[in-house]
Formats: sequence, structure tokens, C-alpha cells
Amino acid sequence: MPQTIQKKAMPTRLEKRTQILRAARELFLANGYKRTSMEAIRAAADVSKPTLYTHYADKEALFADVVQATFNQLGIEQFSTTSQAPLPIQTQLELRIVLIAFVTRAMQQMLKSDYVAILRIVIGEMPHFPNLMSIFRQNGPTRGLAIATHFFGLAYQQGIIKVADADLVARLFIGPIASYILTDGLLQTGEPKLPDSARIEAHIDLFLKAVC
Amino acid sequence: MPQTIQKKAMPTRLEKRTQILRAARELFLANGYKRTSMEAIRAAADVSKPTLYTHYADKEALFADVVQATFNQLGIEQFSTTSQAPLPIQTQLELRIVLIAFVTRAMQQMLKSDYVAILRIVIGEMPHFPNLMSIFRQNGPTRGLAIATHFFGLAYQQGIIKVADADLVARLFIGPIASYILTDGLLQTGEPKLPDSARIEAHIDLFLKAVC
DNA sequence: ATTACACTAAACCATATAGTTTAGTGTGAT
DNA sequence: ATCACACTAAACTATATGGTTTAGTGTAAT
Repeated sequence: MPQTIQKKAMPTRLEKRTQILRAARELFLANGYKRTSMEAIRAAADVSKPTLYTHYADKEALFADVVQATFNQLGIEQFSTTSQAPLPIQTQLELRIVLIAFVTRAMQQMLKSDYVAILRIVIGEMPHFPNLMSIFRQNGPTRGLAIATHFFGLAYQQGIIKVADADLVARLFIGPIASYILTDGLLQTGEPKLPDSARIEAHIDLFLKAVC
Repeated sequence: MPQTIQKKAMPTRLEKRTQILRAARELFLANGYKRTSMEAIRAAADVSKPTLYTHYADKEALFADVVQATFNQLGIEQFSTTSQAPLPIQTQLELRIVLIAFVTRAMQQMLKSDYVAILRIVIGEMPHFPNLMSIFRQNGPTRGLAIATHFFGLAYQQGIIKVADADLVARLFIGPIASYILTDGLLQTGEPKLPDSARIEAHIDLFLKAVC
């Protein structure tokens, strides 16, 4: 039978693949798309060029895979158990605590230098890879906004907040996060650092004053 | 005297220079730094290569000049007479009107597709041109924050708002702007469009509720 | 043994591109 | 006239780079 079942020799094959992916990720993150050569990736992955090209059709495909993998990871880290379970909240004080925890966590994740670096690159390459940007949006802002909207809708029904327009409330809540990511992450050289917790709490308190 | 006074032949020289700058701007904006070739710029500027290189030492210098010119322009548009004169405001209603006007104007300017496009490029090239980013910050967020802080400090002294920490208030106020620029500008394909005025007003109203 | 598979090293091709050099044109001032 | 200046077209250098091809190695299953 001419059937080619790939089953036995797979182990080494997969190893090589992850080597490539890891090397590519590292180099793309450090130097951006255009400044990273396939030869450099090949060398860093300790792999021959034909191997490289059997795994990935071309540079664009490899880059796309790196970005996709990274953003999937981001989505998982960002919206795993903790935040996707809007526990039954009764009091405003509880709300405050939950919100502070959420914001702090979201910023800790997102401001990791790798995420910031790759987002920078994706923003820069957006005209050439527009769909990579939408992958980011799906794993970041879009999903976050949806969760927040749902959450505040519930909070309104329970009478904890007093503004009915959940979408507006969610945007008001998310706004400062986006703002920090932009001003303290994307626009800043050096290692991004979180705003101190006092500042975050002050933010949340003003937010609560506005919506309760 | 060996003095070389450039006075007579200057006209054509300056013309060429602006031609180059304009062409370079257009191409860099459309294609980014790495994807724009000096040859393409030369052709678009209708200029010879030696001329190009007498005006600009190399590609980096030309790019830097383009970016610098654009951001200077941004700073001028953003912080000219209208907004730098924090007129004596007495009532909360006046405050509301001023803030809405400021936000609307700031977003109209900043979300112009050219500014968004160049900011994208500068973000993407940040590791290679970090100082260009600081030029942006100086003409954008830093300056805006300073003005807002000053303004809200005054507003507090006059008793119009009730939160003393002017920096915090300013950040709360600026936050949504940055947020919109990120989510509706940088992260979005296609022509950026302002959020509708109803949304802006709702934002401001919540803000006022928080600080008054 | 032979076949299939995943891989290797290294040469190779084609193209793009930053920047330079060569040789020469036109113009206004001295 | 001739010098200095700003410019031109076009060839050229040097290098980088995406991707392919060639020829061959090792290993496991048949």
C-alpha cells in the first residue's frame, strides 16, 4: 500500500519542530520580522535549511505560527479559571476586591516583556499581517470586554452598581488597563513595570464612585 | 574669501529637500521602514541618488527626520491655543463642556490615519529607534498629561472637583483617550473612526461623577 | 538488502538594496 | 571665460537574504 503513515519516526520530527519554533520566537521577539533572517533562525534552531522549509512553507508561515502560539498562550493565561468565573458577589466591598484582583492580574500578564514585544511587532507589521492582529484582539481586548460586560450586567441586576449600560461600564473599567498597556508598555523602552497597587486601587475606587 | 555663502542657489536646493521629505514620508507611512527602499524614495521624489545622499547621510537619518517632522506637527495641532489656555472655569457645567471639547478634539487629531500609521511604525521600530518614541511621548502623552494635571489642580483649588490628587485625576481623564487610541486606532485595520459623541459624553459624565 | 523517512552540509540562484563612483550638464557670480 | 554649485543618469560594489538543489548519512521497518 502506498499509504504513508507517519507514526514511528515522529519523535525526532516533533523535536525539530519545537526547536525551530522556539528559536524563531526568540529571534523574532528580539529583532522583529524583517530583521530576522531564516538563516539566523536555522542556526539558532540547530537545524538544516531543508528541514526548516519542510516544516514551514516560508518565512511568513513561520512568523504567523509564532505569533499565533504566543497569543493563544496569552488568551489562556489571561482568561483562565480565576477570572472567567464571576462568582456570586454580594457587596460593594467584595466587588472592589474582585476588580482589583482582576486588573492587577491582567496587567501582570500583559505587561510581561515578551507580550509587549510581540504586540509591538504585530502592530508594526499590521499592514502586512492584518489577521495576526485580529488573533490578538480575540485573545485580548475583545474577550476581556465581553467578560467584563457580562460581569457588570450581572452586577447591575444584583443592584451592586447603578449604571445599566454594561458595555459603557465595561469600557470605563477596561479603559485604564488599555491606557497603562499603551503608556507603560508599548510606548516605553526598557522592562515594563506595573503601576503600584496604590494607584490601581485609587483607580478602582474612582471607578466605583462613578458607577455605584 | 573662501566663505561659501549659500544664498543664491538655495531655492532649488530647498525644493529638492522638501520633495525628498514628502516622498519619504509617503512611502514610509505606506510601507514601513524596512519595506521602503531608498531607490523608491529617490524615484518618488524625482531626484538623483547623489542628491538624496547629500541631503541625508543615510536611510536612518531620513526616517528620523520624517518622524520628527510628523510628531512636531502633531504636538502643534494637539496643544495649540485652544487647549493650552485653561480659561477660568466656574461651574461644573462649563467644566463638562470644556472636557468634552478637549477629548473630542484630541481624538480627532490623533486618530487621523497618518498619525496612527506612523505611530504604528515607530512602535514597531522602537528597539531600533528608541529616541523617536520619546519624541512622540513628548509631543503626545507627556505633554497632555502635564496640561491635564495642571488644569485639574486648578479646578480643585476652585472647588469644582473634589479630588485633590491632580495627577490621579488627570490619568483617569486621559485613560479613556489612550484606550480609544489603542483599541480603535492602533489595533484596528482600516480607517480609524472616532467613537460617537454620545459615548464620549457618557464617559465624561461618569468621570465627573467620580471626581466632583 | 532494500525501501522510506527525516535529516545534514554546502553550494547555489535570484533578487533586493544601501550606498558610492563616474562622468557630465546647466547656471549664476566673478 | 571660469569657478563653484546643485544637480543628473547610470553603472557599480558589496552584501544580505529567501528559498532551492544536490548529494549523501543514519535508522527502523519490511
